[in-house]
Amino acid sequence: MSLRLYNTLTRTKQDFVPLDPKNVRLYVCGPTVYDYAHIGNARPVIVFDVLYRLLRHLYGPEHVKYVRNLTDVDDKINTRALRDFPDLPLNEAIRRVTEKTANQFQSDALALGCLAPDVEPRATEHIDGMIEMISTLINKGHAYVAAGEVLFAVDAMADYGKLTGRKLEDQQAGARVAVEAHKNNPADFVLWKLSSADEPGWESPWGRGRPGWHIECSAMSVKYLGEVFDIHGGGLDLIFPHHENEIAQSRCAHGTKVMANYWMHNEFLLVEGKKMSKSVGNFVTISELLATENFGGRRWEGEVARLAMLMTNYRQPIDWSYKRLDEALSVWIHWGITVSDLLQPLNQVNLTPSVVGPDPEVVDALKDDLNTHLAVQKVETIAKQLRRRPDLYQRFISSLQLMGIGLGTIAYPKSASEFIHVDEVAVHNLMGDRRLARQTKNWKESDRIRDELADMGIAIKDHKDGTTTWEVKR
RNA sequence: GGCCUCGUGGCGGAGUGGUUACGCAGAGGACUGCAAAUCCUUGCACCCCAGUUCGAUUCUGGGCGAGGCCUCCA
Repeated sequence: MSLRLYNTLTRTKQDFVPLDPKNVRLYVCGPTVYDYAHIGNARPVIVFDVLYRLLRHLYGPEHVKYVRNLTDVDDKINTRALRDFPDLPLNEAIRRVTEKTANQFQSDALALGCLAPDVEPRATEHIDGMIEMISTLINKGHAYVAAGEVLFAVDAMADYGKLTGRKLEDQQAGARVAVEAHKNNPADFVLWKLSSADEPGWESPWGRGRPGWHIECSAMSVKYLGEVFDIHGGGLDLIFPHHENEIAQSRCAHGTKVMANYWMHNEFLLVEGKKMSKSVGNFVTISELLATENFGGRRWEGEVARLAMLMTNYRQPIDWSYKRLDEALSVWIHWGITVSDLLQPLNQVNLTPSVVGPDPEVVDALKDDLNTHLAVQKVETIAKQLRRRPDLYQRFISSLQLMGIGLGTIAYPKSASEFIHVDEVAVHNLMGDRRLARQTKNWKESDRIRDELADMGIAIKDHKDGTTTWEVKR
């Protein structure tokens, strides 16, 4: 079975054929670093991390290149810098904002089990490439200078709007596009704009200014992936105008028929049926979710948040709720308990794997346009067999790894007990007392001790052979 | 107004032109001193209306409903 991906360009699932199997190239639009990322922003990060892992599995880790940019020049950043650091010079204030936010984003991504991309380029380090590209566009007649801006001329491109499937004349009908006198066509977009003294700027043939949003990704993708590459990903809302304009810039600058062969877009996270967004204010940040008890009254492990995300196909909206997280948590705990039982020295089971590598059915599910939900269920099937087939342990763990799902501390009761400061001596004494009570069939006392242990956060199991084990209650 | 996506049982969520996954929750049972864990069994669905068809949840058309984009946005 070959890898199949839904391509926004054709609106169909297609077999994935890389340009070069020895160099499979993926570009994903990263965050604009002006504020903490919310859990909705995490969806593409997780989804494309799964794709990255899958491609590495299929083509070999050394044959896949994943680029995810950081947009660190943007008017929102300037605004934030002026608000948060009014006393600092602008450049310094901006640096503080972007550095802090970028670091937070990277640690959030890590906590959610994502591998670092091969390259994480910053826009501010690629201004030269953007200027060069804009010059090319002007020289080729695809861009013009007007009122201190360099604008892309959509009329000079025959098939502008191909990705969106919309015609220029259609969207002008009832659109809220401000008609600006200096634009040849209202849909023309900014490649470069002049900066005032209190705005960040770089010297260019058109004066001191800063790049438009879209040119950043065109310049960075060509530098690291070439004029044409395999997959370009991002959120659904980037299709228009961002990706449409990226395509326009890159194709016109390089004279190519396509920019990327496959365009993939993830759906949104919803809150009460509506898109989670900063402007509406119905969002929860990743760090809030993982480090505070503000959502659902508890801290959520990154692994659980990731699992909750992967329970739904990336092209379906997800209603982000406490209930969903709770469901992911119970599945995750179930796996963890199964594994920790398996690893207990008491069990003495033979863990010698008869099979290594991920389960073929899990791989197949992922190869079908990242059917992560089905993949999770296949893993669940293995988890069920695990008690009878401990030799599947390696396959189970590999399958989870392919999706980037770790079992955290849950599979290792010892570290968990350290975490909640279990008084192991007291537990042992109580277990001994209870054993005596049970031997004399003093059930009342036995149950009382069980309750006492439960109050300490300890759950116990009586086994058929007369032994009793305990673990930290989750 | 234009464009796009979606509508499956209490919830989550696959899939299919005919025999209707699966998980969670629910019910019943086995095991257990009682529990827990585990195992077994089980109820519950394909938005509406036409059409194509021997037969549609699955295809076509229409309707209704939901969401997104057209402006910064994952």
